[in-house]
Amino acid sequence: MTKPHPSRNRSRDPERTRAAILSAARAEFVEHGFTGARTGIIATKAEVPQGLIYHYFEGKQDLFDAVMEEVFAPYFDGMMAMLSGAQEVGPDLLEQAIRLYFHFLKENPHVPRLLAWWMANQGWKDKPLVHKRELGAELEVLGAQRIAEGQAAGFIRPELDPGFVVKTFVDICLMWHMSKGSHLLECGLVEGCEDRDLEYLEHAIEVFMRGIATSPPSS
Amino acid sequence: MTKPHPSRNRSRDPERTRAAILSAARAEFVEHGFTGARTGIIATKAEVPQGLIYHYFEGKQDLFDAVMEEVFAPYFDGMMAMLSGAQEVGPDLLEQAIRLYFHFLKENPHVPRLLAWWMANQGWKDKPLVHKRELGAELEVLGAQRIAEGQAAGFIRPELDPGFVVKTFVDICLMWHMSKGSHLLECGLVEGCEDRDLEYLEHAIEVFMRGIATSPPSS
Amino acid sequence: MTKPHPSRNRSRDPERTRAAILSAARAEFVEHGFTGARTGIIATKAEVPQGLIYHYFEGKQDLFDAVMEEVFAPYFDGMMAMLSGAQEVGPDLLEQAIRLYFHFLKENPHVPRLLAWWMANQGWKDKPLVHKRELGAELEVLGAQRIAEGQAAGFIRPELDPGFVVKTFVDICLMWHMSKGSHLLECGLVEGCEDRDLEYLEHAIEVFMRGIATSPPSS
Amino acid sequence: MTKPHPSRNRSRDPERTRAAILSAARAEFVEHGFTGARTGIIATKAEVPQGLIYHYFEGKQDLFDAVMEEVFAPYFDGMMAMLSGAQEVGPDLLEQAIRLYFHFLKENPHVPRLLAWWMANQGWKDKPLVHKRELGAELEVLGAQRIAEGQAAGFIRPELDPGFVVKTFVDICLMWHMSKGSHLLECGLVEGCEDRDLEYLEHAIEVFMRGIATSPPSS
DNA sequence: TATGAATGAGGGTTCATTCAT
DNA sequence: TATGAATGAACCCTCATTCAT
Repeated sequence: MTKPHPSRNRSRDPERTRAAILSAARAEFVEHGFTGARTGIIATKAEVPQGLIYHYFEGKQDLFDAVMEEVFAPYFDGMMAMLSGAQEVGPDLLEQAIRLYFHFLKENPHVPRLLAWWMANQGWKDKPLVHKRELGAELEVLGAQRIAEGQAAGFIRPELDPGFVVKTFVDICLMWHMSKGSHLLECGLVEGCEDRDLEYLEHAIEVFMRGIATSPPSS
Repeated sequence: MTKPHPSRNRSRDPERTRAAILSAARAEFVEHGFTGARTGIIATKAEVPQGLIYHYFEGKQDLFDAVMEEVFAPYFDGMMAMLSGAQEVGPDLLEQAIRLYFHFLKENPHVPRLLAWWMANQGWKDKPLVHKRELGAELEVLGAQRIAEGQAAGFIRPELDPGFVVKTFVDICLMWHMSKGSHLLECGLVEGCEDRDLEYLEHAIEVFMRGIATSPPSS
Repeated sequence: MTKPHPSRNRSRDPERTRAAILSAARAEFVEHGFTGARTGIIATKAEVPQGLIYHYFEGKQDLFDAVMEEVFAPYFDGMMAMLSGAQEVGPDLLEQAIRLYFHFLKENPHVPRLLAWWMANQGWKDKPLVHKRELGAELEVLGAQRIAEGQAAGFIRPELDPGFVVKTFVDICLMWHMSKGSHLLECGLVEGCEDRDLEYLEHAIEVFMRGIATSPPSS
Repeated sequence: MTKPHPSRNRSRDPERTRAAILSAARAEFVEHGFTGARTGIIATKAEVPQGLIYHYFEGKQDLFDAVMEEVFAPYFDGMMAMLSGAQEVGPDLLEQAIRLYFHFLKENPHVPRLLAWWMANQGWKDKPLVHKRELGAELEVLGAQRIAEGQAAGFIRPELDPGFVVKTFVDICLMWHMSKGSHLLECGLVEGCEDRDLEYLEHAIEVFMRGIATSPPSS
């Protein structure tokens, strides 16, 4: 009566399988957030049976955490490298940082998307964005430090709160990418040409750098 | 069939009931977003039987739309009034607009919360934020107009794209309130004192106004 | 706080109201059967508030019974009148009865429709079709009697069971109208011309009368 | 989330499970029709959790379709085989067909029951009775053809519409079994002895064959 | 490791019916 | 009588998760 094993495993490559699940999960979480994501759909997208997810991850939450980890590790690492790697602190460093950040978001669209979900869902309140490391805080400290150095060097007006400066520039870049596609304010969607991104970047740098500089650039 | 039941508190005040449901729904949507919100919990919070929700609203989606309408109507109305009401265009108008907007968000915390969910959920893509009116677009046009007037009057550097200027200032205010409570960047949470809000507002105005001004204020 | 009676009754004509409900109910039961019918829709169709139904009827079941009564009373009455009214029993009486029955069904399409629902739903098993009277049985007895008279008079073959004869002719007529519109066997739907009904009637009479006659009509 | 539960009898026999669901569904649909059937009761009868139904079927409708398919496939197949299989066309072929059909309905009581529901529910109007095949139409064509052959051979009166002849004989058999148990006309229920079925069959054949024959049998 | 059947707690929604006004 | 808000038990279906194979 008992049927002999009718099916065999296809890929038999744990590494690949895990990656497939993770990738499918990322897409699903990006699109629907944690609550809206369906493990069944993730399995389908990853072309694995539903149950297999639970061999690689402890559950939906764990899978989500893994996705966040995978997505934000390079984000934080890159930021750290960038901020800590520059030798000479000048106006250029900050400008470069902004550009780098902006382009990173542009090229990794899941980052702003997942951040948007993260921010919306205040349920996580006390959970750090990335599980293992407390890079968020570190990053900010480092960024603020660099700003402070800029202030000491006379490029940046000393009365500004370094933390605020960092937040302002991060927020402007982030918001541009997070609000893409939502009809919140239509700005930038009008023409539909991709260069709007870069145009906005230039605008933001213009305004922002001038806003924090000690003296207006002769430009 | 389905012999009904002994009743308890037939309150008999439709106006009140509807408001209770709407209010409970707002809280639930704010906390969990559309997908995560549970009609059962809304009913419990509103102290009505679950079925009654469907007497007042066509379904979860309709309820959500009603909440959005209710929340954003004053938002758009206030913005419009403010922007269109000012006679003389000077640097003060813009500054006042920023302050007004910032305080509105501060005093109506569901607005940034719901906006955060809205932005995260790109599924709505082609749905205007508020059902009946297309105020979002109107607002931006009006704001941009005012900026252009400022440029014509010589207060604002003419090479800036008015739409971008509006977006920058909106985003800075919005992001501050949206990111409250999420451990994204810890900025502003450190002390926990409420004045951080106002401090940041002053900072933002400082930087932003200087960034867009034609000549640096003598400060 | 308590609102003064904001609405007045419109029609204030109990007779009319009852009739409206009954009529709407009939349409709804015809279309969806007892289980599928919705009291809410009946109320809407009748343009009365939901609750009003319960002033006129005890509930859905009672309403259904009332509809059945109203629909089948003329059915049974007419049959009785026809069968009992004829004086002379000849082949014509039976043929006329068939014609009458067939046309009655044709002109009162809810009858076959409700009968179809009734037959499908064996849950009623022990409930007579019409509440108050036991006309079904009476009718058959009377019909069978007339057949027996016909047998005695030599028009109808004596070896036939009179009850069967009645049933056969009733069933043929009934089935024609009950199966209208269902793609069971497409017969009769082909041309779509209404005369198919009458053509079939002639066919049925032809076959049936010949089938029960003692000697084939010279035709 | 939703930590699952201790399990009991994981039976692990998909074939069997599917069959159990289908069988329970058939019983439920027979008894209450599509609208009146409850998936919960089906699950209970089949001794499976309610959710499992949706592993095998897409929904109630799909389940219903599967039941119809399963029930009517043999019906149509048998009819086709019978009608197409006979070599010599004589009066016997038709008589045999009637007997076969009648006995099929007698031994497969769900067929008339489901047909009754189907006929009652005109909502399906444009849906063929059985999903995949259009056998209904084919069947009638074939049946009509056979009748026409009988007319050509001189057994059946040529002025009769073959389609009508088929319908008449199908309807008589069907109606007998469909009306069983409903107190429409009490005929045949009086004695309660099972032979009434066969008695009626003989009656029907007698009347019907005589009614369509070219010349009355010498009997 | 892989597979997909099995599990049962809700999820949103409907509905007949009651009742205050 | 008339009105429509109120009630709560189902109903169909979904879903994260477990487990036999």
